[in-house]
Amino acid sequence: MTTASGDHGVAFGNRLLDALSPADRARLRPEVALEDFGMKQVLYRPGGRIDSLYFPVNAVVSILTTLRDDPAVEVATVGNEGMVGSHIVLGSETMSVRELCQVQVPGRMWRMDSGSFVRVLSEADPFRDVVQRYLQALFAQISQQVACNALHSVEERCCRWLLLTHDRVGSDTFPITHEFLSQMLGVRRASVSLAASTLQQAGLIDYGRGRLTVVDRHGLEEVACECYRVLRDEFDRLLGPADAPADPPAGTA
Amino acid sequence: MTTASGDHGVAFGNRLLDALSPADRARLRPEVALEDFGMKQVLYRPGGRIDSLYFPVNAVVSILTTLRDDPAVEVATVGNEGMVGSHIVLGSETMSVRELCQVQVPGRMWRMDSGSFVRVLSEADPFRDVVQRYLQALFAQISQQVACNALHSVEERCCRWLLLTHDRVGSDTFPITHEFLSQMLGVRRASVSLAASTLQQAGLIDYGRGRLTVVDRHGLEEVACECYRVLRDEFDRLLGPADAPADPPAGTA
DNA sequence: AGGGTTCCGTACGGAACCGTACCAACGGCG
DNA sequence: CGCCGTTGGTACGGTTCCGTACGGAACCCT
Repeated sequence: MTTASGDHGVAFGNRLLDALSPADRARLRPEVALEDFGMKQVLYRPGGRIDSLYFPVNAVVSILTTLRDDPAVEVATVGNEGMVGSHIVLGSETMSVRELCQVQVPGRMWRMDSGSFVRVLSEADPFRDVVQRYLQALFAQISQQVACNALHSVEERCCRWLLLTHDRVGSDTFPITHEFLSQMLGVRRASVSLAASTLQQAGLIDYGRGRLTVVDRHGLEEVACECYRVLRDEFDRLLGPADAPADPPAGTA
Repeated sequence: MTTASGDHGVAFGNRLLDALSPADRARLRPEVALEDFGMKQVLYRPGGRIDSLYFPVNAVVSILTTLRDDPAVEVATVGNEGMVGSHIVLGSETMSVRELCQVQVPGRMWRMDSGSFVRVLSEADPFRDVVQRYLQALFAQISQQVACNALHSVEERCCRWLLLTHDRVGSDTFPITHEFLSQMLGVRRASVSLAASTLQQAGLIDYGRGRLTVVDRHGLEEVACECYRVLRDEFDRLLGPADAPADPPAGTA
């Protein structure tokens, strides 16, 4: 479930970039550089400048909302299906005053200078199209998160989170602590420990000391709330199925 | 409540449109029509086409996420500070599969054909600028809602909702039932009744049979979570300060 | 006026989750 | 090898909120 090969060797391993034609990808290639990112690395601070954009390959990034008294809560996650730094698309050079972007699962991302990004965006319509479709998907993700946090249990939300992350890291095992996950979900660490323990006893996951392994993916989907599938379907609709980049869906004239 | 400053008779009473220069507003005028909208009127169905966009004057619109089993939950509200139908800006002609737009407080809105909107957007840079800034604000609103639903009490969220609505309707009294508000917040009707009862006994609001009056605005702000002020500040930052819509001391009841 | 509908107050048991706290196990490091 | 920070298991009382339910009061329509 890693890269979408079958493409002529120039695939980026990022669904957004790989949705472009080979020719467009070739044009984009000199503008980006593959880099490694460590856990909890902060990409943008609240209100900070957006100097670079990032297209994850196997890293996962959280968009967080910071609050006065509580730790920050996750608003959306970005992985190999999208990009980090979308505010640039809306013409802003800075983050919102309360928003933060942080690496949550370490890995590789393509880095692109924001100046280059703006230039390419204005020159290449296909690129603008796919970026705008991704913004719609991001919108949908955050919207779903609103309802999910209001209505669904901690255990359901844990499953949703694990599944979305699993889709994005390209590996069954990835580093994550209960403490960190509890902050993402806006709940107690103990609540996550309890849910995780239940999932482990059910044979769905395995974990210990900051490393988690997805054992029974299908089982996780059974326990997760509907939000996971809704989001996956919406991403597939807007960016094409995970494995086949090819044809952009209808919706642009 | 419309912009009273030296703008002659061409102000729209919508902060987004009124952020344009008088000349730009004059050019926009023939493209829009002022219409009345009733409570609970559906503007777009999930996955439905976006034929028109709406710029509220004193109406308030909810963007909702629909779920399988539960009633829809409010993702964001749109009033005289913005517009409804933002997906058009991202190049989509339809809503997301799970999203719905519904009038929540009846009133007037400027309607604009989506074809005209796209044309004007491509012609006039100032218009595109202000629309993109509004999209950032909408983004910030939904993000804040994620954290709010995860961390704050029903009473705090009620206050936040009432304050945001109060800012937008230009009147201290507006129609709203406990049942409706409970669905927006994703909680029981009884929970809203309890919170509302507390607020009434504290002398902050007054209500009955679907009509609510804000009595002590400052008191409401005290009880509300920080989310209200965060959102108001973000809107002011992106769209410019509001022209004192909701602060006239001792209005009519 | 009468009947139906909408809107709201309230109640009760139970579930979920919180705040806090303490402790054990593991692993990195000197 | 022993120390110590990190990670996770668990417990307990308290609170919030849920699901459900009943009834009364205000409004609407005929």
